[in-house]
Amino acid sequence: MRRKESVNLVEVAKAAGVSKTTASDALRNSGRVSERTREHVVAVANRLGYSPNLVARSLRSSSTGTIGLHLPEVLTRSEYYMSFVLGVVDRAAKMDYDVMLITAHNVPSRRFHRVDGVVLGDPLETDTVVRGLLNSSVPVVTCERYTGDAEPAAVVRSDHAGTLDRLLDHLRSAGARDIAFLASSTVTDWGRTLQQTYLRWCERHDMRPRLREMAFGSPTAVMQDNVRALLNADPAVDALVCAPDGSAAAVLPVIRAAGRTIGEDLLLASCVDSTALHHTDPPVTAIDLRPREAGAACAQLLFDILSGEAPEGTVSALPIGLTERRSTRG
Amino acid sequence: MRRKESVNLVEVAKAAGVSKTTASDALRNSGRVSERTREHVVAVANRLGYSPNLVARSLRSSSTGTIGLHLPEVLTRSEYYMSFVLGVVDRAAKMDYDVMLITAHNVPSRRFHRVDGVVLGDPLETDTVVRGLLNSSVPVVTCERYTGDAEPAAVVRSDHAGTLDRLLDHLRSAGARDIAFLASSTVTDWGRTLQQTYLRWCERHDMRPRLREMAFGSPTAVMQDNVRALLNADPAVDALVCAPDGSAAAVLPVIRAAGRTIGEDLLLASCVDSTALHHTDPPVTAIDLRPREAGAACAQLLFDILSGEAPEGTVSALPIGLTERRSTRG
DNA sequence: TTGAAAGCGCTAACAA
DNA sequence: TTGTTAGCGCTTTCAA
Repeated sequence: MRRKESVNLVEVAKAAGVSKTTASDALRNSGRVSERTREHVVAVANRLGYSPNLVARSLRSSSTGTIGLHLPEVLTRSEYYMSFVLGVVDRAAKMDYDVMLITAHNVPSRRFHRVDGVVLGDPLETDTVVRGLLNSSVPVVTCERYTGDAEPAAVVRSDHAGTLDRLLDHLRSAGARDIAFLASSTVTDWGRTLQQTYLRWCERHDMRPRLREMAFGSPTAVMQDNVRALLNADPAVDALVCAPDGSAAAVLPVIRAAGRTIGEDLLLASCVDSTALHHTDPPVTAIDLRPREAGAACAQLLFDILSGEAPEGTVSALPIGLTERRSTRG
Repeated sequence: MRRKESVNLVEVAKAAGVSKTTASDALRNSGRVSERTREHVVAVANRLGYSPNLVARSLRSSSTGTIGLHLPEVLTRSEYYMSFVLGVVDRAAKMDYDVMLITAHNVPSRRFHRVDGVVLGDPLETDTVVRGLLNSSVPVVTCERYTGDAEPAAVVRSDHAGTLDRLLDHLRSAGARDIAFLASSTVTDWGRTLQQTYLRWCERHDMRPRLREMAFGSPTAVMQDNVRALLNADPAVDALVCAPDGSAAAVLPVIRAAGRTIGEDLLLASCVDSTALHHTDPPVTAIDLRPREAGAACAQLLFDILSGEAPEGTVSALPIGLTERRSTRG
């Protein structure tokens, strides 16, 4: 469209009376030109309103200054992923990188020339974009392990098993003797780890497991139906741990409708914290996954891989925490 | 790094025994080559694992297949913006476009060569990125008007004034006679419109306005302090409308602590709906801003501007709605 | 310290 | 229907 609206390097060079090489070096501060010419060229460039064509630069230098980011399709509305994205963007901006959101439409077979590397948040085994990216030759960092059979360049992990154990111990010491678990699907490493941890904990403590699994991205009505059914079927249940993001908040009305009092005859906890859980009555105990830090850690690890500072196969640990609130005081 | 790992057009052309133009045309389905050669070239390309270098393509065709997206820095955690982003990404993907998140670090003075156009969600007057983008020569579509003095190519708007009027009327007919307003800053068109609408409505109905303004992105503690102070100072207040995203949910504990019963002696409503407000006790009446549709509408309008189907200066209306819940039954 | 020339991988204009 | 040639705007040799 607007042809020739922007001035290019040659024009700057001409106006400054130097070669295009010198102009390029001056503007990139390569340390090759004298201070005097550098200042001169920069002044001319500013006067002409020059901005470098990053596409041309990418083509020549074969590095794009951009990282890709892909998240599960089904996330719908989730504070966790929003914070995760912000963490990635924030760290990328610090390194002077842009972030491109990658969707299903155009992942090529071998090389994704538009980005220098990719961050995958909670890669689903079933996601074709994830598979495409892992099979392409661009470096990939995942948040949580990929449970399929391709290897990312590096992984950021958290100790979900240990933290859920702590949560279950906490419930037990608050008096719970029959803890139910609203589980997330095993299609992610996170969901799978939580299920296993719950089942093993029950075994160790001689507690009969009461687990209901929900598909990733289930609508709230389904979560509510499950909990309603669960409370009806097993009136002895005196604590409930909710894994899917948003499920703890969503089932509050159902629990109230069942005549239970949260924090007293039914302890409630969530595997994903959110601001909503701060303000409920009572506030709900939750695992703090520190999504913003997770995003930043993934981006940083990707940059370390790209620069060679971190070797392929690096697994980096992200600490997470348990925030106890009134819903589990017992 | 991995030099020569990916095969390029010349190699495909050579292997297929055609010129690189023909190969290019065959792979892009330009309709210039015979069906026979097209199939042959495509087969060879697949066999070699060819994927086109989009950077080179962009440089040559001077269109990037990417749109930019910029949101206010202060959004912190917000379901509204998450949905907005999904709307943009979704529509972009349908048009075979990628979405790049634009942050403060690298907005140039004249031309942002990496994107074909930009969507701005709720542009803040004070945001330097917004100003830079609006002054650059790339087409910009904003969600809500920009209150500064530059003109975007097009705007998507909603009838916030009309909808807030409806909400206030609804409160009045539910018995409210003294409606307070927790306002958002006037730094966005949305915040400004809501304040004006509230004040005019009060005037028309001979009601003394009780307005407290919060800075964009205020922490929940500040919101809570404001409402606590408001309820103390004006015990006659029998309804509260909360503008800032998340504030209605955040002030619930404060209202309870003040001994008020929501939906009975204090009606509560929010100017931004969210899933959290569905599940509170009682559920909270809210304006549904339809963020996902807003994002999609912005992206679509940008594509229409780019293709010339929509003229510069287009203002497109997005319908929004009011969802009445138990918090305002009166 | 600077300049000239080559070329990143592709598409568009011009020929055949 | 196909091939040849010329760049897109930049960075990077290689030479001076």
